[in-house]
Amino acid sequence: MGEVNSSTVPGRIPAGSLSPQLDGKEGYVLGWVHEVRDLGHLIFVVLRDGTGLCQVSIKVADTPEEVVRRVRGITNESVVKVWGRVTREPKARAGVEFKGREVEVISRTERTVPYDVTGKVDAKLDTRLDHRILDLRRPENRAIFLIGDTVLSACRSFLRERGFIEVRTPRIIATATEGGAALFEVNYFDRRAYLAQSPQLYKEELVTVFERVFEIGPFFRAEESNTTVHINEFTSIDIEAAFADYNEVMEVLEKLMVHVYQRVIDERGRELSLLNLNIRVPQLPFMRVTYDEALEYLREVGMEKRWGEDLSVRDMRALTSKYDGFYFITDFPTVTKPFYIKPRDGKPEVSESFDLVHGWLELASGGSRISERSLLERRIVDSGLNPASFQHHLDIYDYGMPPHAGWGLGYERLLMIITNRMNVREATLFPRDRTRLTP
RNA sequence: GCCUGGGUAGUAUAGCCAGGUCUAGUAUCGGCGGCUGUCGCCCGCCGGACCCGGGUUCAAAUCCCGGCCCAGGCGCCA
Repeated sequence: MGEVNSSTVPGRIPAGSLSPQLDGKEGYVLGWVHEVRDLGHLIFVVLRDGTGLCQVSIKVADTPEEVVRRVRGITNESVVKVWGRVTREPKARAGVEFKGREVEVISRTERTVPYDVTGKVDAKLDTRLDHRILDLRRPENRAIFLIGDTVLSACRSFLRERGFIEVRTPRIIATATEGGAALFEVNYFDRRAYLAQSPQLYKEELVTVFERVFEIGPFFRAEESNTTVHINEFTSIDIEAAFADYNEVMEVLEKLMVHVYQRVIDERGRELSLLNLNIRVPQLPFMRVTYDEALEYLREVGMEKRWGEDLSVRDMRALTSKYDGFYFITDFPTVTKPFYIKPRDGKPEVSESFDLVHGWLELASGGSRISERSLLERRIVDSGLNPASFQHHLDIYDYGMPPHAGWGLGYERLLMIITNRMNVREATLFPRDRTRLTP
């Protein structure tokens, strides 16, 4: 409380809070030295903290010699505390600045900063990732992950409101969960174990307990991919719902996208404009394109495909000339999908499956699941996997398994799309890829 | 894993095709000095680099071979 007091009692003033309305407020600012402009009798220090940037000005004539010497010795990215007063100042571009009186250097940068935080000189993504913490200090890069914070928060609140329970499943597992993607091996007390590639089987089992569950967490794929959209440790937003089919969970997903965009627009206006983004809430419902329709279009543009083949990146790029923004591709051939996806009753070569696509990029994948043990066992065998290694999972199906459906959504890819980044690594704090294991 | 293009100061680039004039240019950065309103401040001086290994040649940053690494595209995959 006490708006009156806060302007008279000295205390910390967030850099991002400076405005001409705070004219005369005494206190101190704390943060990192973004840059220094020394004009001789007047020194400007641009200071950056968790809330933004502010300009500190120091008049040499009005400042003790010792303090001036300290300011002249400041290096970029040092942490400093400056006492002074917020002052309305028409000569400052922001219309306000912080007149500094006394300066304390809390932590001095002793070496040349290996990366330009102010952005005056470009750096390659690889260099930026080598110095990721410095890179993240750039306001533009911070903004990406502030938006990411809202995305995660929006997903949690949206799903919880709809009765989904947040769960955590193991990252360390004994056997391959899905086949498909390659797994990383870990040594588990002299036994062989693996890092989970998805929560798939666990979340299916958990619908027999909670009916609706979701999980947001890291998963691992040992694929030697070398693209702008694959990383080996990624964050999956997964849901699974009992007594639902793929159409119902598709609806949850598209409504979630609308909710996420709305929350980002509502809460992150500052970050969006910093990134020059003008995003709009997507229109419902998203277009549903069946696999057969996609094939038909590809045939029209001279890219004929055999039915049963998966869609390639080239195919997906071709589809962007007809389908824009978010859309679903549905009803994939059963052979292109993992064993747990449900084949259509009466037409088992087609599966009750879908991908959520934005442009040419796959963001999410889901479907109705098999809920009958004998069929699941048969599909495991058909997929070239050994049913014996799924014994625990299969046994669950003997004790009351409802029909269910779900999906998994790639968080970094979604953030990449929202923030219009060209490389998923830019939407990952510390990306892990084929060659990068540090920092 | 494949194809194409790359690797020059801390960072980003010029130079390479047409080998010598490169003691390797520029910006930023760091150091020093100057400057009263900057906001990519400005001005002067100084500092700092040819990815690694082999080869061709009188001479290699420049040409050739191998390796490592990077970007984009593709594959795998989500």
